[in-house]
Amino acid sequence: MVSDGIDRLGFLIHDVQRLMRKRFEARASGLGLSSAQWRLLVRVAKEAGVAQARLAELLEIEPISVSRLVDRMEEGGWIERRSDAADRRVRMIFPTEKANAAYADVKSLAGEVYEESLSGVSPEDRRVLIRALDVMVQNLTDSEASSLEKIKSAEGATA
Amino acid sequence: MVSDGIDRLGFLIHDVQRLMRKRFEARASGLGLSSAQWRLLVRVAKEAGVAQARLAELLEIEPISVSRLVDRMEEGGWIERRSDAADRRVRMIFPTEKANAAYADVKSLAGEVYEESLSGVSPEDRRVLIRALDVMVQNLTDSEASSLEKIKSAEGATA
DNA sequence: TATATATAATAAGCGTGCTTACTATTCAAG
DNA sequence: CTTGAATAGTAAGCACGCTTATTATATATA
Repeated sequence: MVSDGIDRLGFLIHDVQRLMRKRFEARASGLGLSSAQWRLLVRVAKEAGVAQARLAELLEIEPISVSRLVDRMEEGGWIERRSDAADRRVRMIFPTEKANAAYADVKSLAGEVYEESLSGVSPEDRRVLIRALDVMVQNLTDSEASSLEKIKSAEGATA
Repeated sequence: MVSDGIDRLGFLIHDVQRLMRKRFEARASGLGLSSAQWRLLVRVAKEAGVAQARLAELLEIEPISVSRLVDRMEEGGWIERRSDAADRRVRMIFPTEKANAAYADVKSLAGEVYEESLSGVSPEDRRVLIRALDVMVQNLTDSEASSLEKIKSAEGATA
């Protein structure tokens, strides 16, 4: 009965995340990028000039975490803070040339790590895996926001 | 666009891990246990008197991380350090009564979080998910160990 | 206008992981 | 016994997440 291993779910997710991050960082260390920095870089590369508050939303981390991450990345020459003339509270984040140059490398490194980790997993199982993880993120995000019981009756809300 | 989403694998794993940890910690905060502490507690509950170095192996974290984790848990009254008369370098770790009492609660909390996160995922897909994660841990551990060629004493299966 | 609220970013400080370097102890040669 | 290597644990300091509180600016309202 324990053969389904659901009771190990937390350990498994934790281990996979840690091992993937570790391996990625080992590969990307030559570039001087951590995985947190690379995640932020991807967003900035796709949306130059994005505000820090928006980055916090996209990355689903707290604004203060973005602030200190951006500190280190600015120091490392990966991104640039510029003031928004229209709203002086805002710092717009731009990738540097160095960042744009590293973007492709970093994406390919990630692809390698994904492929290695999925070695021996069939295409069908990969699809199931991704779908299950998507559902989990949804489940865990949903009731976090509402903090009350589910029952949204499907398409009810804004989405 | 037949995007299977493999390119999002790292983001997904990262998000699921973070959200599960967050939710678990929200539930277990009443007990005063973080998820790292609960992981250690499970090991100590199953193997009272275990040495810190062995815990580092089991949890796959560095000895220094165990050291500071144990510091805080000892302070919180969860575990007890005792010297090993046979080898005075060793500190044996024992669970306190408080820890043993909390063990069942904590396991049930984890089960709740697992169940919530898997809501809407079929039993078959759950099996595929667990199997895929197992393979990923194996893949990511293997070549790491091959380059370091270590870790092979009394491996898993003990659970 | 004046006041109140909301938002963007940051500061301070903690938990948990890491690397590097250290002490204390054990064990293996010599 | 003495020297030296290996092992167990810890200290210091960093990265990255968090909570809570503060500052500066923008916006809504009396």
